[in-house]
Amino acid sequence: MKKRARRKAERPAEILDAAFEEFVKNGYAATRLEDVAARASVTKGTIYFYFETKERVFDEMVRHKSRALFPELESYARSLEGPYKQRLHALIVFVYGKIAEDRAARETLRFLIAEGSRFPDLVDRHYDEFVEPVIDQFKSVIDGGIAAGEFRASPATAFPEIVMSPALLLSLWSMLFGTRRQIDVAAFTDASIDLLMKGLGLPD
Amino acid sequence: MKKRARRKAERPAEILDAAFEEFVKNGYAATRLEDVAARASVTKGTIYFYFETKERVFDEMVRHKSRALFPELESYARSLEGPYKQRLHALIVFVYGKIAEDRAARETLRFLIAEGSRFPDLVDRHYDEFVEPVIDQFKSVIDGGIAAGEFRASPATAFPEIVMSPALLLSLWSMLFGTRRQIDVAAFTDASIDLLMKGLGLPD
Amino acid sequence: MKKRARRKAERPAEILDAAFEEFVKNGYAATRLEDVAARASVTKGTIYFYFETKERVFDEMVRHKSRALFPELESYARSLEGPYKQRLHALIVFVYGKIAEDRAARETLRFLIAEGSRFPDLVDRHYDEFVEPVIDQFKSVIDGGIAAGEFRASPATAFPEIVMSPALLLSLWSMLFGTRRQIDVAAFTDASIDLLMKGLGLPD
Amino acid sequence: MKKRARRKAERPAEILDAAFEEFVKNGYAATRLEDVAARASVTKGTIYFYFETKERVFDEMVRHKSRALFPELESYARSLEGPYKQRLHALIVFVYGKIAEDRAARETLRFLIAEGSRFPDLVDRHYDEFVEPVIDQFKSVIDGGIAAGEFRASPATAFPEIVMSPALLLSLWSMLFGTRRQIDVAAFTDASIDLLMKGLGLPD
DNA sequence: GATGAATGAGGCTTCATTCAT
DNA sequence: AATGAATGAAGCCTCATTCAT
Repeated sequence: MKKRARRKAERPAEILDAAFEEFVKNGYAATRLEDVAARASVTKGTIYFYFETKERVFDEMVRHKSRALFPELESYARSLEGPYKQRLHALIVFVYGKIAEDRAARETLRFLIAEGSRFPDLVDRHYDEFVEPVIDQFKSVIDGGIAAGEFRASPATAFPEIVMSPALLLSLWSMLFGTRRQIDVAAFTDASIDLLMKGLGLPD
Repeated sequence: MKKRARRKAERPAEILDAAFEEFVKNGYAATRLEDVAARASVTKGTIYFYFETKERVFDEMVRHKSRALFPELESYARSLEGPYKQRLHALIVFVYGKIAEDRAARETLRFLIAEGSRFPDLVDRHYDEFVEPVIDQFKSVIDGGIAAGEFRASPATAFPEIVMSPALLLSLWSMLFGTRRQIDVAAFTDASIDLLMKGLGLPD
Repeated sequence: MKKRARRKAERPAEILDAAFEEFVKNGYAATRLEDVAARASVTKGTIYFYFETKERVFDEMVRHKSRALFPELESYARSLEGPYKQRLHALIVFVYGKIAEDRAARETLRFLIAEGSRFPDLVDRHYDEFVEPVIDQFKSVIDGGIAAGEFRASPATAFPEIVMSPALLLSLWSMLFGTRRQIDVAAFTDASIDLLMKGLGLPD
Repeated sequence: MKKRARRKAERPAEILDAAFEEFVKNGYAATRLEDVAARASVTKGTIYFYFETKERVFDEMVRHKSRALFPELESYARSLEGPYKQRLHALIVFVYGKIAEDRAARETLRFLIAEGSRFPDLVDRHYDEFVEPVIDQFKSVIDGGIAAGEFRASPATAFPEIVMSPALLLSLWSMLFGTRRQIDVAAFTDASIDLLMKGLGLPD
């Protein structure tokens, strides 16, 4: 039986998943590795067998959790066809779905904001791997749309990240005020798309 | 001499200002009251004379720092005149200036995101005092603009907070990536206004 | 009452004295600061109020304990008069008394041997403050004796430290085999002096 | 092939040799069995196959390393002929060579001093196997020399171990101050012999 | 025989909090 | 009011030891 070997191969991921939950619940500093261990059904020592320090657990946990975030972004973007308005619409829906609805994505954002100064490498990495590629895709579609005469060349096209801003608002809102006043994600997304399309588009 | 008395009266504020700097630098958990004391040129014991616990220091520090944020919002909003597009423009400029450029505002936002779950009252209070009033002002201008025929009734008008989203992006961007890639605040604000105006406005 | 202040001034020395006993009993690594604290009738935290780390406790303990070792060496050496044989005799008795009989001196030697590689500064300091000055005094008396025609110029006079060697043997012997076979310190000292005097002296 | 079997037979010695190096480097407590294992190119588990505990590893390592120290002492001593001064001279050279120059001997001495109280059996064993036999040989030669009229009956002859003391000084000196000020072993040995011969000998 | 994943007791260190002065 | 010495709970991390494979 490969029971032992199988367990071993899975241990790190199990620990990182447990760490995610605990860090989400308490933040970096207030999380005890002992609790992470208990949640992963191992002992403290086991964590240190796989990770050097608490910082490393956190760091690798964030990497682990954001690994699956946008693997298909480029292929998805490449698959887009038809009018640029339609492409942009599809891309926004695709990205907003991740940002606003995916729990791991939302909490990763919170981690970056809360602990970014302690983990500058993490911030760099996320900028390079997620922020910049996403912005580049938006930029590419918008520029294409301008070239095709579907969008107007406006000041906003110099800031393609602006397209992301409603998603960011949504994400932060659910973090902070989700329990107080829920925002209807679908309606908000629709509203954002409407606003952005009008804002970027040519006058009718 | 009132010097002594004046100093005494100023102590709490001095402590909270020192606390702000330390909490900004290290986050809630990693900040030592001893360092706060040193920065405020008092001793630990003095802090405990004015504040019951570290949590209270943090809580009151956030209140103290956000007190000055929007005292004039309502009077400013009431003073707005002329076409609604112009009013909205002015309001956006007014609010963006606070959100995106004011250090205390930016760090308060970070505190809420990072420590919000430990300080739910703080979140509630900020929602009631800042988020809701600001959104209400925007809502009021937008609704006025629709009634006046200056804006179209669009899905976005159901989410007046959407007007804030570029400012939020700007604020978070400077938190996270400010050292990596700076965004030109003025140009970004102009671009956002352009986008929002077109997005909300009637077709030409 | 200065009770508190008085205690405070004495605390560090009390802690270092307690540390000496514990480190003697268990060695550096096997000593728990908690036991040091208990012996000093304080708590662990108090030790850290006065000393940064366990290493510092050890380091300062050794300094503290060896401080009183040879304060009078130079004045004693200067006070020596009469024939050089007599001076050397007196100096040997003086130094052997310290090295072989003083518990703090013996244990300091053990600390240097056992933990020297972890505390190179300590070794340096003891070389400069104790070893070299003592050797210099011996060298000065021996050279004086040669000039005065009391001692012969022999190969051994190039190694004045050799005069210390019986004392060293005595010290190590009592460390290691003291419980097994005791050496009569007075008789051994006399024997050493006899040997050294004959060894350094002119043939009768 | 006996390769496998030979390796197996050599494992324990390889482990003890590795242990020697690590214990020398860090002392007993600060040495990790994991590092010993790595140096011996085995895993931790293997060490526990051959030795019950860390203490046993240390204990057997010291025995292993000091085994080869004086196997020929008695036969060498028996082979000595001629005048007793010459015999003593030869014996001193023989023993000093071991004590002062052999690394294993020097480090064993350090182990005994540093960890003796944790390993009293080790101290006993070394006393019985090395210290006493060596002293006995010196005693025998000195007593013979006195009977033969070559040495004078002096207080020092009651302490034959005194003959070892310069070697001890040399050994400790190289442990502690070897990197700071080297002592010329040959010259020091010559000086010691000169001193001892004069000290023990009859007046010319 | 050998491996190395897993355990868990134990020690160093930190720091919010207290309180005698 | 203010001080700062003292406390002690709590958490990170180490590593000797075990044992399933």
